[in-house]
Amino acid sequence: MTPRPDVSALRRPQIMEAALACFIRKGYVHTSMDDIVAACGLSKGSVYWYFPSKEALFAETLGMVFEKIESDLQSQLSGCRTAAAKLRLLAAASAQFGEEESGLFSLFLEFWRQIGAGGQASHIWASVLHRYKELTISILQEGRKQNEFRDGDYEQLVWAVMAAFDGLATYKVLMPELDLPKIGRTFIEVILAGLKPTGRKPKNGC
Amino acid sequence: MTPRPDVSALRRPQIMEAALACFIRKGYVHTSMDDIVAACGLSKGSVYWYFPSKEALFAETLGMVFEKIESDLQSQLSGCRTAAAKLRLLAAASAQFGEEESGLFSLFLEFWRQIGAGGQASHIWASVLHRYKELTISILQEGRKQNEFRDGDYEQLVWAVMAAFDGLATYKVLMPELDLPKIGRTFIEVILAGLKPTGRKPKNGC
Amino acid sequence: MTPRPDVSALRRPQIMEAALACFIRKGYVHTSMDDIVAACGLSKGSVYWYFPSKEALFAETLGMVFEKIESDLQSQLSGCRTAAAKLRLLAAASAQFGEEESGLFSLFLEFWRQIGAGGQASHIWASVLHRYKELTISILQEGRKQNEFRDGDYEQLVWAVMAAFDGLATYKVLMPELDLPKIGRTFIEVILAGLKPTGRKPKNGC
Amino acid sequence: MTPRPDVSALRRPQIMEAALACFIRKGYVHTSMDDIVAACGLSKGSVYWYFPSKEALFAETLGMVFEKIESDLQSQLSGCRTAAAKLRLLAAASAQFGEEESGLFSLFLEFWRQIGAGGQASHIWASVLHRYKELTISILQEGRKQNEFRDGDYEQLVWAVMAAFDGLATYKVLMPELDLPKIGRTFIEVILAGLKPTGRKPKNGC
DNA sequence: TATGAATGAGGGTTCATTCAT
DNA sequence: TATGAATGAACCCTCATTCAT
Repeated sequence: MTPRPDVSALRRPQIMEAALACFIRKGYVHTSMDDIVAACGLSKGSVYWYFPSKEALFAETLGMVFEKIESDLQSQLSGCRTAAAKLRLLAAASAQFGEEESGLFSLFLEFWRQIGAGGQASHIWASVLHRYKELTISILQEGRKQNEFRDGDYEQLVWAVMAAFDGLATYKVLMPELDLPKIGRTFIEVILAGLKPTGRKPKNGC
Repeated sequence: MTPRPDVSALRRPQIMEAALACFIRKGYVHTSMDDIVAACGLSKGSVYWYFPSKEALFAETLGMVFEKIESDLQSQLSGCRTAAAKLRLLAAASAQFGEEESGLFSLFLEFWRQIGAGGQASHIWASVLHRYKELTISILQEGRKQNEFRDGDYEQLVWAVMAAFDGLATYKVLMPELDLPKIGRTFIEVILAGLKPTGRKPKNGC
Repeated sequence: MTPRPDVSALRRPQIMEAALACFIRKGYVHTSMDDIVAACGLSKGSVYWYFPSKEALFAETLGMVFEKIESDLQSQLSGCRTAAAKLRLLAAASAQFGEEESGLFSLFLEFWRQIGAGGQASHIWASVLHRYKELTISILQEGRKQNEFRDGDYEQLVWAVMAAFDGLATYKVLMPELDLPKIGRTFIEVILAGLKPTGRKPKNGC
Repeated sequence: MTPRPDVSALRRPQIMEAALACFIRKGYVHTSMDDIVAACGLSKGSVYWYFPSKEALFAETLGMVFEKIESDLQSQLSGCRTAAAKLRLLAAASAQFGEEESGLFSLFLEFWRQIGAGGQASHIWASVLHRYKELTISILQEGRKQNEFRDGDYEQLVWAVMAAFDGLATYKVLMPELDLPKIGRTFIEVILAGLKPTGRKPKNGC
C-alpha cells in the first residue's frame, strides 16, 4: 500500500493559484467564494477544508506570491558586483514588476486598507517590507565600505526609495502610459549622484 | 414665494461630509448607504436624489477632498523664494499629509483598484496627479533657470519623487511608527544633492 | 392627503402570523427564513426590515401568543365565583390548551433550551410564568380567606401545580392518546381534597 | 490470531459518552458531528461506522442515559417500606434529578419536539414514561391495599404527578432559583393528604 | 423635494453525510 | 475497521437600489 500522498500539499496551491487568478481579475471584494470554487475545480466544502475563510485564503495567497518574488530577486542579486549595480538591479526589478504585474499590484493596494495596522495580515506585509529594507540597506552599507557612497541616514533614505518604486507601481495602475523602467533609471541615477562621495572626503579613505 | 436658495448646494456638501467621515472610519466597502444616511441626517431617498449611486458619491467626495488639498498647497507655495525651498515645502507637505491623514490616504488606496484605468473616476485621479506633476516640473525648471539644478529628464524624475511621497503615505498606513517628515527631509536632500550642478558646468551659466 | 397609515403596525403581525404557522408546522430549527418569506408574501428584505433576526422574530412571535393566551384567560376567570371554581377553570384551560395547541406547545419546548437562563428571551418566559404563578396564588389565598382551603406554602405548591399542567402538555406531544382534560380533572380534585381544611383546625381561628 | 474482543462494544459507549457531553454542553442543534468526532478521539468515518446518523446517535445516547436512571431508581426503591415512603422517594429523586441534571433535562426538551409523535425515537421515550407510570401506579395500588390511600383513578393521577416533576425540571432550566426538592416535598404532601382515606372508610380496614 | 418601506440577488459560511483508500 | 478529504445543498443575513406616497 502506498502511503497516501499528502494531498494537502497538492490542494492548497491548487486553490491558491485559482484564487489568485480570480483576485487579480476581479479584485478581492468582487471575487466570490463561488468564483474561486468554480476556478479551482473543487467543491465549496473543500475550499473551506483547506482555508478557514476568504480572508485567510487571500492572506495566504499573497504570502505565496511574496515568497516567489523574494526568492526570484535574491537569485538575481547574487550576480551583481558593485553596490551601485545591485541598486540599479533592484530598481529595474521593481520597475519591471510594477510594469508587468500591475494587476497583482493593484490587488495589494486593495487589501492594504482592510488590514490596516494591527491585523494578522498586516504583519506579513510589514515583515516583507522590513526584509526588503534591510536588504537594501546592506547594499548601501556595502557601497559605503567600498567608498562608492557618502555617509547618510540610510535607514530613512531606503524607505523613501522603496516607497518611490511602490508608488510608481501604484501610479501605473491608473496611468498605464507611464514607462516605469525609464522613470526608474532616471530616478536611481539621481539618487546615486546624490550619494556620491564629496570631493573633500576621499582623503579619509587613503 | 422667494426663490428658495439652491438647496442642492446645501445638501450635497452635507452628504459628502458625512460620507467622508464614514468612509474614513470604516472604509469604502464596509460603509453602507445606511451608515451614510444615518450620518447625514437625511433619508435614503434624499441621498439618492443628490447622488446616483454609492460609487458616484464616493468619487465626488474624493474630488472635493482633492480640491481642498490642492488649493491649500497653492497658497503655501506662493510664500517660497528659491526652487529648492519650494521643493522642500512640497516634500514637507506631502509627508505631513501622509502623517496626519493616514485614514484619508488609505481610503484613496482602497478605491484605486476599483477605478482601475479607464473608469470615470480614474480621470479625476489621473488629472490631479498630472497637475501636481506639472507644478513640480515647473519648480524644477525654474530652479534650472536659476542654475540651482543641473539638467535632467525632469518629467521622469518628478513622477518618481511624487511616487516616493505617495508610497510613504501608503507605508504609514501599515507601519505607523514611520517618521514621514524625517524620511522626507533625508530623501529630498539626497535628491537635491543629486541635482546639484556639477563643478565644471557652472561656467556656462556665468 | 391622508397621513400614510402606520404600515408597520400592519406588517409586523402579518409576518408574525406567517412565521408562527411555519414554526408550528416545522419547528424553529427547520423553519428557514425563506419559508417565512414565502408564507408572508413579502420579500426577504422586508422581513429583516421589521425584525432584526430569525431569533428575534421568534421571540416576538411567542410574546404575541402569550399575550393572547393571558388575556383570554383573564376574561374567563372573571366569570367564576369560588376559588375552587377558579382553580378548576385554570386546570381545564391548561388542559384544553395542551390538548388543542399541542403544536404550539412543542414549539415552546424547542426554544426552551436555546434561551436557557439569562438570555433576553428567557426573561419574557420567566415573567409570564411568574405572572401566572401570582395569579394562581391569589386565587388560593382568596380561598384561604373564605376558609375553602387549609394553610400551606402556596408559593411552592403553585409551582408544582403549574408544572403539572405544562408537563402534561409536554407529554401530549409525545403521546397524543392522553386525555388531558380528564387527567386534569382527576388531578385537581386530589389537590383540592388535599387542601381541604381539617376538621380540627377551624377552632384555632375562633 | 485471537478473536479480537468485540471492539464495537467498546467504541459505541466511547462515542456516546463523548456525544452526551457535547449535547449537554451545547445542545443538540448546536453540536456538530465534528464536535463529537473531536471529543471522542475517533475519526468521522468511525463515528458513522457505528451510528448511521446524528439523530440515531442522539437517540441511542439518550436511551443509554435512561437505562442508567431507571436502574438507579429501582435499586433505591427497594429500600422503602410503605407506599407513601416510596412516593416520597420518587418525588425526591425526580426533584433531585431536575435540580442537578438541568443540562441533561433541557436536552430532553430539545429533542422532544423533533421526535414528535410517531417517530422511532418517540417510542423510546413513550415507553420509558409508560414504565415509569406503571411503577408509580403499582406503588399507589400497593398503598391502596394497605389502606394508606383512598380509591381513585390512579392512572390519570399518576400522569399528572409525573408531569409535575418533569414540568418542574423544565422550569428549573429557565429559573435556576427554584428550589425543586422543597417544592416537591410540599407538593407530594398535598397529594398524599388528598389521597388519605376519608374518615368514614377506615372501618373497613380494621 | 423628501421619505422610508420594499426588493431580491448575492454573499460567506456550515455541516451532515459519503466514499476512495 | 478506520481514516479524513470531499461534497453541495441550505442557511442566515446584507445592502445597493427603487418607487409609491
